[in-house]
Amino acid sequence: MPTKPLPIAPHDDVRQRLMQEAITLFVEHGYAATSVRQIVAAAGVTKPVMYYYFGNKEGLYLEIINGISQQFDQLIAGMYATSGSVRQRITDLFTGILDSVQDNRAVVKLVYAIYFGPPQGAPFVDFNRFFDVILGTVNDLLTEGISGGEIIPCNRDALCWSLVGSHQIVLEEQICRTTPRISREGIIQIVNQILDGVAPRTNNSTFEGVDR
Amino acid sequence: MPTKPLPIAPHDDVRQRLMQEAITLFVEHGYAATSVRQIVAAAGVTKPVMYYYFGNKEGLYLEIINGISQQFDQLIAGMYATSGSVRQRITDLFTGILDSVQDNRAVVKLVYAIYFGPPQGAPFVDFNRFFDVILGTVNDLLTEGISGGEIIPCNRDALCWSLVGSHQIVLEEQICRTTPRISREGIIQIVNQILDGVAPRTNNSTFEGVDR
DNA sequence: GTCTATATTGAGATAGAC
DNA sequence: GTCTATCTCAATATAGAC
Repeated sequence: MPTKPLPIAPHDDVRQRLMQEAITLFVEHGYAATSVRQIVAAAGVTKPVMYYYFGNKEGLYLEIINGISQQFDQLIAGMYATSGSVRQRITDLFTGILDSVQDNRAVVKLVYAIYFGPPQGAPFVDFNRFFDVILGTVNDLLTEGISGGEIIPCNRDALCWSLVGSHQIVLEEQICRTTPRISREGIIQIVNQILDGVAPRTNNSTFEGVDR
Repeated sequence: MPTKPLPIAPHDDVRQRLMQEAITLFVEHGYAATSVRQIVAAAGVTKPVMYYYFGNKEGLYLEIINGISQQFDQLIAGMYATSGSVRQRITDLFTGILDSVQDNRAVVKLVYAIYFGPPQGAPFVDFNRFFDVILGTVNDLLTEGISGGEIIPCNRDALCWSLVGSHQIVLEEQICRTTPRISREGIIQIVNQILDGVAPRTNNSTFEGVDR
């Protein structure tokens, strides 16, 4: 006996389509310069549909932000499983984030635009958290590396900022340039070169480990 | 015998006031979300005054961008005079830019918003040049440092990106946080620590020069 | 849920007096 | 050069039929 189609999530695709097109347009023209007219046209529906699902333009925007926030938390949550040397775990963290950034360029561009840009009339969103999580994680790993002898006693703060800064600039290359001048292999080499500089020295060796 | 007041630059202050208030508002709300109504109100004049001086909103925006571009060129031009070790010259370059950024926070915030953000209906402006000048300068200095023996043969690209990335993240702290967690002393320490890692080694020394 | 049609507001920009 | 008053258009948002 055939059952009726379940009434749950009746037209979830329309919601998704609206959000997807809105992301594209917000990235391209910004929140204020994107009209709901453009959004609904891109999604192939009419204005009242948008207002039906999201209440208003702000509601649509906030739903998008929520989704991004959850995506980020899931990404980071899936990274605490790594084990191995501190150097390896930092490299894994950085390349993991980089891979995710390359797979979600549009969303990441939106995040950067919101982080560095003005509110544009849109509700304020604090993305500092994203950055602070990375900063805190690297700081913890370095502390562990120093106490464990993998890294010599040095200026840990400077080390932390230089690593995170190098990582950030690689991410920024991915989203600001059509052909990034540095990416996955580059950040690995940077991490190695910086950490080689603060690695314990063997007695009579020439400098080893550069450009591994 | 009293002479008439000179007719040159009759009301240049009005122009300047409009541009200054526009910068503040563009930083605060973005180009699209700032109305000329708000701008002229902040400057204490009426709309036709703005249209008289700048033609339209875009014209005002472009004048601001032009001014910023010239400021940057002057800043960089005043930096090629430095001499000394490569390490010193990189430090001078970074701290010089940092000082200027701290003195012009509003303008720099605008630059970052334009660089990372969407056009918002404003004419496109390419600020990649700013960044590329810094990148090129550091790269040249490192090349000189390696050939001169101040820096050991190593991965120069990785070194360049790590230095510039570290510098960038310090700048970003200045404009994104009310109380930056790292600034002038921090970037000096970072440069020293990174360059210590690729400095020629004395024979039987313990590791020297960290955290100087 | 989705549409057509419309209400309402505020935007950029200008005419014309002084 | 600067004002008041006004034009024109596009934006957000909603009413009400289906």
